Amino acid sequence: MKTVTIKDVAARAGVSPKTVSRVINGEDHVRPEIREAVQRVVAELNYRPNAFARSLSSSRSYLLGLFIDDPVSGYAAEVQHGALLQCRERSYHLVVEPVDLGRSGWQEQVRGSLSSLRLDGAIVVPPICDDGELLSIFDEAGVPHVLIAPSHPPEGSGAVWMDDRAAAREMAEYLLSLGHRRIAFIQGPESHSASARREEGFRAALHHAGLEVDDRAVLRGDFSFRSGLELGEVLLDLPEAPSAIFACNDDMALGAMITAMKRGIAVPDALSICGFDDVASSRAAWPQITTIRQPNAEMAAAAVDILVDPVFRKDSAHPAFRLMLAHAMIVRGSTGPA
Amino acid sequence: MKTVTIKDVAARAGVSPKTVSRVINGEDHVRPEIREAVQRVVAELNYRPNAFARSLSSSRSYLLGLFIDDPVSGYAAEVQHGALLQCRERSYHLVVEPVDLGRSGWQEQVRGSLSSLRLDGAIVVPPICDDGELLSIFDEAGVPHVLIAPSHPPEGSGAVWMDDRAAAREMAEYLLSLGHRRIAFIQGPESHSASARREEGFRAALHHAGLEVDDRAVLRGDFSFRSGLELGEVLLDLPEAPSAIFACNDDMALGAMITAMKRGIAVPDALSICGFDDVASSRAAWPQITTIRQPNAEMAAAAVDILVDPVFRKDSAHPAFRLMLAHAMIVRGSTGPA
DNA sequence: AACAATGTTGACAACGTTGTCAAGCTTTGG
DNA sequence: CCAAAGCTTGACAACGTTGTCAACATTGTT
Repeated sequence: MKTVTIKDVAARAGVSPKTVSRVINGEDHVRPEIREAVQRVVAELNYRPNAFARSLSSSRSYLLGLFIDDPVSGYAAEVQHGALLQCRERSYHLVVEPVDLGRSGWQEQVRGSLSSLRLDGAIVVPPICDDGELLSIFDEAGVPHVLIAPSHPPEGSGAVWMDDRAAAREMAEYLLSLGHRRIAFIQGPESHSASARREEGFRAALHHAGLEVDDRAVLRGDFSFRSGLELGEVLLDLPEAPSAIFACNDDMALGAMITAMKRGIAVPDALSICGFDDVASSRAAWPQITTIRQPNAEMAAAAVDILVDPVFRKDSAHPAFRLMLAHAMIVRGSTGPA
Repeated sequence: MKTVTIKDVAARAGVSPKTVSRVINGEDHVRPEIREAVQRVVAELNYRPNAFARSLSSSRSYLLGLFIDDPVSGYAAEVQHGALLQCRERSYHLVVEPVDLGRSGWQEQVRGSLSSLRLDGAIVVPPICDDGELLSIFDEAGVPHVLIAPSHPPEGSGAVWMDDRAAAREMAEYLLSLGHRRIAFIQGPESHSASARREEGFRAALHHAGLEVDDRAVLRGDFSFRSGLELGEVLLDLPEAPSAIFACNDDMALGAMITAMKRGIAVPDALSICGFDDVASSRAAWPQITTIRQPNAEMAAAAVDILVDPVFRKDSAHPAFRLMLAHAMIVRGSTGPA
């Protein structure tokens, strides 16, 4: 089965290959009737442009890279899915590149993919989007890149994020509106800049309501289920036990909830629990966890849109390429009146 | 920063581009001293072959496709990771292609990626690896493909799988060795061929031990956490409640365990629970779930190896390209003596 | 009606690599 | 020592597309 090339289409349509090229790429300067004729032939022959020839000639690869430190996480899966669908929409393809900053030689790996695949752009997720060395490799290679939820997007990088502070504040205000006054908080790891912003939002809400934050009820976790279990114990042993626990992510919220259940403390009747992230297991648990949904897939899709935008390639510092997306609070069974 | 091409290397090393090409591709017929000289220049100039030019010329893409129905699942993540690392090892790249059999037009999607990207091979995961129409598209396009855990691998497809039957039997025998005699079983959905094999293994073990399987204690779930919750209720309401529950996957095992906990039934003291898959949350739960680890990443890596093997491209029906990998039983806290 | 501006088209040469093939070397065997 | 066989090397032409540019056709302006 010989493959159909642009020449076959051109011959059959009675035009030059260049004209066919113009039609395929939606360029101007083609008479409507010719355009239609060509499109008809394309459909008839079931022609598909060879991506490699196209890339070689145009020096655009139609390939975007997704740089990710832990490709097995649920977070990675969501981001990847969002990016994938949007790439498909834009006739791009996505190549996933794991980057292990802990392993020597990762720099060469990254440079290799950039120069051999000639990526048209890169999407970089936390926490590696905050690594200066990685970003400078992109700069050197002249590869446009968009960071997802970075702590401080440098000049020249696009960025997409959500307002962690506002989201956390919203959640805290919701707990307050339910009548909770003793609210414990489980922090995320210090390296994770978003979790600091979440704590800010939490504190702002309490402060605005005229409440003091009891620092014995603010504990640092590491995002793991296990740390939620353990810190839950500590919180429930407090002299004045909290009536609500706000954890910086769902895994820790889940852990705290299991601890409560082990002790026979009913959720949400005797204790409200809420998390952050809306991971799959927060829906699988019982009761389901009240949480904040991060628009992970949407952020990835937005990143793709920015990268394929021709304007971005000229002027990557333009403020239009700093985009904040809306989160959503999802009230489920794990929270109730105090 | 002009990009370095093969000509630059050739000029600097005082040889022809073709010779450089030979060195890069590890071909024969190059004198050792010249080979070394070229390699030195490659390193000096930091030269990387342009993947597109290479593909265009050689009509090999150095690209493998991973065809997957639900790219957001934890399963997908594991498979993808395994494939990714192995691709990197073999200097291939991986393109992930979601296939939604429920959506019309998916055929065109698939044909599109095949003919436009000229994939060198495809890895197909369950359940879509059992779809005849999909496989025939690969055949038409002449794209070699390897199926992961198919129900019946057709001629001409490579296949990698594990022995679900033996694994389930092993698990059942372990429960028997703990003294359990009333063992309930939660089946997976009928469409999932592996879960039927698991049930076979379960029944074989009981039969071999001279025990009857009580069919009231064999219930069909749908792999969801929710169905584990519900079927757990049913099983624990049985006149003679089981002392162990063997679920066809971890999510359902988790559900059953939560049900038991809600009723104040201690796991594993009063009830043993085990699952299948070793998903992340089976480790996160408390107690952790005894389960069977599927070598998902390893199967994917093996699939990559098969696809890049030049022999496979000639004779895809060769029995060497049917590969069974070993599973592992992982005993954790959710099982104990009857 | 003449001329300029604008729109449409195709010839041709890239893009960077590898396949083919033939030429010039070596080695081997008698 | 010579012929045959094998090894090493490079010239050249693909691979399938798009960028450039010049030619030609049409439209608009005066």
